[in-house]
Amino acid sequence: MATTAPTPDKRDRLLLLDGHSLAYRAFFALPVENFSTTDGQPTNAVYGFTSMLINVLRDEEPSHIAVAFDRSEPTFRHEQYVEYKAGRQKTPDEFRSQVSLIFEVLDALRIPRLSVAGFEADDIIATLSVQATEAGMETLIVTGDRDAFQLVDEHVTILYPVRGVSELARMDPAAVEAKYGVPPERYRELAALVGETSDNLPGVPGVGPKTAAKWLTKYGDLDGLVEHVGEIKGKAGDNLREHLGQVLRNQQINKLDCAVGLDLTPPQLAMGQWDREEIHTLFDSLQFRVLRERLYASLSAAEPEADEGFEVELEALEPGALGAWLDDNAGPGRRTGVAVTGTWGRGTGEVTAIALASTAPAGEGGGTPAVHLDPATLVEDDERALAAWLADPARPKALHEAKGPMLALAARGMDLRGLTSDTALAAYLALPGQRTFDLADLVLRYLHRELRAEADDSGQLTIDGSGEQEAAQDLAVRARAVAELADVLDTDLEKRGATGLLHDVELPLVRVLAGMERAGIAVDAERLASMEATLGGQEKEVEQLAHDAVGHEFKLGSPKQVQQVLFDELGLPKTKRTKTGYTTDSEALTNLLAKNDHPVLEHILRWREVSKLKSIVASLIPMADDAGRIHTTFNQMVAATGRLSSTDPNLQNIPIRTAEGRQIREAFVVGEGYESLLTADYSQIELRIMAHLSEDEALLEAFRAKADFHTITASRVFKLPPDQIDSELRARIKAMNYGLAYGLSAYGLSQQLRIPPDEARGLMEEYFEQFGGVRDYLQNVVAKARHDGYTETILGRRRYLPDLTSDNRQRREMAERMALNAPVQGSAADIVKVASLNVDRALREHGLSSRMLLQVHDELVFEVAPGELGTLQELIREQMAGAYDLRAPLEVSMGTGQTWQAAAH
DNA sequence: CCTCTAGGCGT
DNA sequence: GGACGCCTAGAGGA
Repeated sequence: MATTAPTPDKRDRLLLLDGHSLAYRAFFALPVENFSTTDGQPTNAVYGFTSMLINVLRDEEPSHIAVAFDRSEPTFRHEQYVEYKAGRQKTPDEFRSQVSLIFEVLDALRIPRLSVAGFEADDIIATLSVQATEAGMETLIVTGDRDAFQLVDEHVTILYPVRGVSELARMDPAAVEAKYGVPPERYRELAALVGETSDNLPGVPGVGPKTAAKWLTKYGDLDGLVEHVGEIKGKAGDNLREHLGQVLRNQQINKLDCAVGLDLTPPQLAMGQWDREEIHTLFDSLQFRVLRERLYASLSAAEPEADEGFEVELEALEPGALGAWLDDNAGPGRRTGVAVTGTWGRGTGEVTAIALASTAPAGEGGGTPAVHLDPATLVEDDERALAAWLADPARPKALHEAKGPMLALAARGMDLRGLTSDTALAAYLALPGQRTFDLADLVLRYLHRELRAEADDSGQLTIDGSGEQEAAQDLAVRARAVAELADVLDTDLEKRGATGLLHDVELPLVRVLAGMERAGIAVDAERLASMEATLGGQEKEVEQLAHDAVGHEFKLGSPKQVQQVLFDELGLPKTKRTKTGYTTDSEALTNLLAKNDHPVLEHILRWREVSKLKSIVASLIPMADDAGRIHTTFNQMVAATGRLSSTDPNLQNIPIRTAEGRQIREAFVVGEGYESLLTADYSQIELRIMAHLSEDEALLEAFRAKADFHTITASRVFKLPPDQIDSELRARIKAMNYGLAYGLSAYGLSQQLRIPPDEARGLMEEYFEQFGGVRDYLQNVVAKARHDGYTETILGRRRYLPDLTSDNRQRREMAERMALNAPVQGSAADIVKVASLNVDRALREHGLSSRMLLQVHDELVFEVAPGELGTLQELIREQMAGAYDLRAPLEVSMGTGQTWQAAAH
């Protein structure tokens, strides 16, 4: 459907939507509580509308499209009848704020939206449908307004939403007649008799669709009925005679105007090419993940944005010929794209196939040579050649998400070196807010091409009909696409000033992370098992106590049932609202407990603690491999600030705050062949970064003092000697210190410290009196981000924050807090990454067998090889403290022990 | 079956 | 009404 034929042919299909009526339907069909962004913008109407739109685009495949909207000005109908639509409820604010979002969606999809002063959307639709019929087009109208049924004929069909937004009834002439007992051209007359409450058009009392249809059928049409109005018997007949004027007026008013003056004619409404980038950004901001996927799934094939694929010439190599092929085709002068299939995770993996392809040589437009290999079937010479090539740092390579393949290759003893791009990582640095970096998506976005093979001139794909050949071709295409994408992303990153970050930090880190994942950390399985049993027993006991306290069973894990028990049955005071009710979180329950010591509160709180711990322990048990080690997966591209995350299992949130929680850390132990575990963490790294970035002399001085930082800052704020700072005063300033980097408000501080907001405000003022540089910095960082569109870390990692200029206060303030936090959290992430790289390098240079196992944001965990403790400590301290030269120098504290807990310090 | 929500763990 | 993550159980829609 890429081109618009100059004269529309019979298959041209125009889709017309009534924007307001559909959005309004969606607004009432979908609960606003379940459809709003995390910053509070309601999206139920946009969501429902967009969802209907996507479905109908998918199912009906229109060639032409437009969406009509009502205007707020009065229409010609108001002139005819001043009471028209009177008594309607004012549209809710929550609805109105969504109309402009619907406009944004339509604009991004390049769908024309039409509105004309003095006319309703239905009139525009009527006009276009008549014109479309004249132009020989078929018309589909999606509207929730029944008045449009008068337009139905053999060329015009209405899709009318029934039951919410997921189902559309197809109203063709037969369907209208079946439903209302009159053909579509009589529908208006029927509606005039019956009336339309929502338009404030009363009909004949006591006359519903059945009676109206009976009359119209009997007398042919409304004129016929009027002619014979004297013959109608009974109460209904009396009413009809009495309200006849009204009926005729209704019939005038509900007539749609088919001659509205419009700038565009149906043939000009051809479906346009939409911009993936724009859809990405918009759907991200609306948090429409699923809809975006659905849109792509249903439309990408029809989407003419990219009709070019990739040409590759897959070469069939004789056994033993790989080495020569690699010498000829795979570097060192040119970067090779590598695509791998297989499975990986939990620190290992298996390769099932590898494809190699580079970009086309300059001046040659054709396909590039590519190979497809199954490592399991390679002859010995080829396997050796492949291993040597993969391990050769002088042969530059690009992969998309290299860590998995790296693990899988390592499992067959193959080392992967010479990575000069990972296209997913590069895209992450360019677009750090994105959660997924699908290769096909990036190829479309950056190369404007489809991730598929291009048929050669003869029109034949080199496919022998077997799926195997096709899979090989696909993989080769991926390799080729990765090579090309890497080049484009290199240029993009250069513009963004992120080249160094990619090459010096993120790319080398892939290997280090893979190493940590491969190593894993040993656990004491028996200990975990006995903890699970104990905690399971306690969980049951506490559950019983809770049930006894209220006199019946209920699911303690169900917030809904807990709410019912606390607020409905026990009548406890209501807490803060959530989307679906009242919160039962531990803070709220603790507050309730202080006012009303109903025993069930205590049991619920206790049950939550115990069941949380039990579920953590239970989830760890099956994670251990045969050697008793747990291998997490580090994700390098999910956190918008640059941090790593850990999954499967997450080893970055193992409990530490409570004594019971810390027992779980006792189950993480030193592995066989090693002497102990060592943890090394940065002291107050975020505050030091804050001091560095703000260059606040007083804050820097507090760090130089080497005494307790919070006490020193408190002593300044309260103008008391340090020895007079009690724990209460220290706690206040500690909260203040840490809150700074999160965009803490006076209100937030007052909540946290449980002091009145005025007092919190006073505290902040006193603080900034002493540390004015911090205040200036914080104001500056937001202003600069607003101007530039992004924030930056010490290594130039950007975070883009378009919402800083949003008109929506909530979104803007959220973006401001992100702007405050991102440079601090992100710079800390930069430093820990550099430290991990430097420690790793130093370990190898010193020939140590000790190894790094985990990274927990500001902490590194090591396994110490026998006899290496002293050297290791020295090396770690030097590399970590020296990772970056801050104005408030980095400090490292370390501890060792047989367990993770014992290694705490 | 999948997706969302509430709640809770970490830095 | 304080940033960034991940995971689980329950609940509910397709």
